[in-house]
Amino acid sequence: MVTRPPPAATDARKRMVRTGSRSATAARPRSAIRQAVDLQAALRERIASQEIAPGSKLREQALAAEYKVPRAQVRETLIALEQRGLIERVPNRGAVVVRLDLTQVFETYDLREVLEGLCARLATQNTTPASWQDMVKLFDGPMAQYVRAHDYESFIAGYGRLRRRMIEAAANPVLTSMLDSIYEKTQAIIRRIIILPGRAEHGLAEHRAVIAAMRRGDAAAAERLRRANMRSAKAWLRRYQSFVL
Amino acid sequence: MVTRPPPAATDARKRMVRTGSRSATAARPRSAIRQAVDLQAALRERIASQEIAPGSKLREQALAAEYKVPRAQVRETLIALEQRGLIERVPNRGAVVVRLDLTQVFETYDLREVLEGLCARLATQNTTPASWQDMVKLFDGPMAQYVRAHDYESFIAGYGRLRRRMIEAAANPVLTSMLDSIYEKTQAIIRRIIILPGRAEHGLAEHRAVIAAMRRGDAAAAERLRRANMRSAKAWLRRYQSFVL
DNA sequence: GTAAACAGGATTGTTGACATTTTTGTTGAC
DNA sequence: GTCAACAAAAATGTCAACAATCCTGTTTAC
Repeated sequence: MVTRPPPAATDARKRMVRTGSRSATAARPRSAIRQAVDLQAALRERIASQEIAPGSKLREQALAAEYKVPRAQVRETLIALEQRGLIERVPNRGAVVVRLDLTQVFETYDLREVLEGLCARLATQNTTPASWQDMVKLFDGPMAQYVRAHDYESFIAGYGRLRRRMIEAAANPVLTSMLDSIYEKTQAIIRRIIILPGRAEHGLAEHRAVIAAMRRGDAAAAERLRRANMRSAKAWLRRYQSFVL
Repeated sequence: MVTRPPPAATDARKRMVRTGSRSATAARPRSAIRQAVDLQAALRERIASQEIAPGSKLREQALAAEYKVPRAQVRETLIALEQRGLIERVPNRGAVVVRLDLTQVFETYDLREVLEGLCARLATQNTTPASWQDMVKLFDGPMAQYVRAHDYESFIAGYGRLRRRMIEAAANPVLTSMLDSIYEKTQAIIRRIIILPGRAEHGLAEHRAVIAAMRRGDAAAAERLRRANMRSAKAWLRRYQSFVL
């Protein structure tokens, strides 16, 4: 039924694993699995951006036709997305993009608080303080401009850069996966929070404090400040909840 | 391709969702999906307990024959387990139970620290202080006995009771899912840490401190103490790493 | 006029056969 | 005796047809 494990040293020459980011060089396998990975990434992107709205039904045949993949692959992708918590599948009724109610959004923010905090701490520990200098400049200059000009699109883009840099620096694959999964579900709400009265200004100040902590290599402070940032975002959401949801 | 979402009020009469815990009454659908859920639970259990050792290959046909389910269902289960991080699937080579190296174990402990800490905080906030009285008694009496008697099996069982109670009280589904996923991967290592010299005694004292904080309704202290507990477990692991792995 | 009953259509679930890839065991040359 | 090449077996990946279920619009009874 199951085979005993091999001598345990074999992992060294590990093959490209499915979930791993495929290297640009390994373009060989035309295998449909590659397409399945792409399909999953595409759907995650479209769901996160709300191009596919919460509550929408995902039809297997339609997706198969659109992406020109067999229905079985669509099925596998939907199973994966269900495990990620992005969709719900009900027997014989198909898959639906999850719709978060207010309670679930707050629950998610509790998780984001501790996970983003850990991410800030690890990022600080794994890098040199000097490597954050470009972020100091970005948030002192352009980002402050964006806030003053109410250019929220650019502000969000800059925030995304900081966030991705921190995740990359944290270098913890499981953490990365969890943060991505959460982010995909709440990206739409995050965008709506940023435009709340005074939120962008306040958020900018908090981000600068986090960056300053990383810039001086203070991992504990970076974690604490990042957590405070998440809590304050949650407070803004609570105050304006009737406008956001 | 995707349908627009319905008027959004329809969620009230939500059907039994696949991943949700099935109620005992709803025994109607003999549907194979029920079996698939059971199969996933069974495999998770067997992998966590290391009845199926890390590095083992999981063969679709063999599992299908053993559990008397079609191969397609085994396939779906394996996809779900891959998403959970319990197995790795390599194209054309099948599924293998993940083998954690030392680095990954430490990474996992960083995650456990913040997630179990959050769990302790939420559990404290969601319950009355008095509801933890039975845990106070359990850890003052029997658990102390188990440590003195080196009855590690009972000690682990008691720890599991506390842990499950806290997760249940936290009442955050996504947190629950993340903690379960981590626990399944590291259960074997947790068991090996507890028997390290002095670990059970030290752990017992830390658990009692966490429980005392919950018993007096101090959520912040509960989180801080639970995090300290995880860090100390990690320190023990670091000190004795050559014996554990 | 309302509501239950009933088809028709559409969608998901299931099954088995087939193609492709990897693995294993054997043979042969050096 | 070791290693390389080759062939057979086994496992995974792929696909299309069939079955079961659910939704929708219409009809019919009261």
